[in-house]
Amino acid sequence: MTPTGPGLERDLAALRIPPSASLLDRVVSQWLRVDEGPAPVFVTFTERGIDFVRTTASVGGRAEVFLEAYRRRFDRPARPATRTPPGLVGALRTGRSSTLRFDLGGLTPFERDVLTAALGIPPGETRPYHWVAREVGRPAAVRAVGTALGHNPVPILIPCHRVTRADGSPGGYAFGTEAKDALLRAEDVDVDAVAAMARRRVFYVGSVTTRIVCFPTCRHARRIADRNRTGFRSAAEAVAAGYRPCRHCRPEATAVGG
DNA sequence: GGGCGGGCGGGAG
DNA sequence: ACTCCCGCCCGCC
Repeated sequence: MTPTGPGLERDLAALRIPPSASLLDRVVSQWLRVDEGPAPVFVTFTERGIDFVRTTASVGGRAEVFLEAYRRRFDRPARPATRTPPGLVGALRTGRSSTLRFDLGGLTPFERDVLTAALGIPPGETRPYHWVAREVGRPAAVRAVGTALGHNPVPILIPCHRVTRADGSPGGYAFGTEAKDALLRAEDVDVDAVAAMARRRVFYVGSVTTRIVCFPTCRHARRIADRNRTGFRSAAEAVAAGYRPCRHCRPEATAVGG
């Protein structure tokens, strides 16, 4: 049998073995609340990494609601944290989580791949669901990407809110479309400009000087002077016009040299 | 421009 | 194992 939960301390006590902090760490998650950044969160973690996140707003600011959601998902209790995972506060402030350790053990390989792809989207930028599908090598699994993101156990930190519909509109979100929209605006994504472009059927932007094509929210696209900016309906259309995909936002698979 | 069917992974029988 | 069925979608009619 595997000792888990509150029974562990009791069992160890019966054996007259004092429970070591590191052993508890391996078995029982710690939880804490962090009020930083546009979306304060409750977080659980073990020594394996962060495994569960909810915005405080989504649980009405109540720790007990968060802990109940945690218990439902993992069938395990959590105890109050005695430390803060390294990098957590900074990640919430900056929107960059690349140094954080996550425990995604309960997920399928596909789900992990999808979350890893989402993790690579910088703050202030967005990518469509079909982009994620292509990044994980399953270009037709677009809707499955949405399903996988919907199961993201660590939202905010793995920024699934940066994955939008093909037209740049926010799309669905576990905490509601409005919350997703607000998160994007808090990161300075110009949601309204993207929507205005979409109305003109422009989903990609290029620079007539560099002849590079980007997603509209790409940090390089944002630097294109208006007089040099041109729009495309598809990446294929841009490529046909002699543009090459931006290496930062990868609006289309670049040919693999061999 | 809204509706509709195709597409896909995962979970419940 | 196989079959449904559902879901943060997409592009066409």
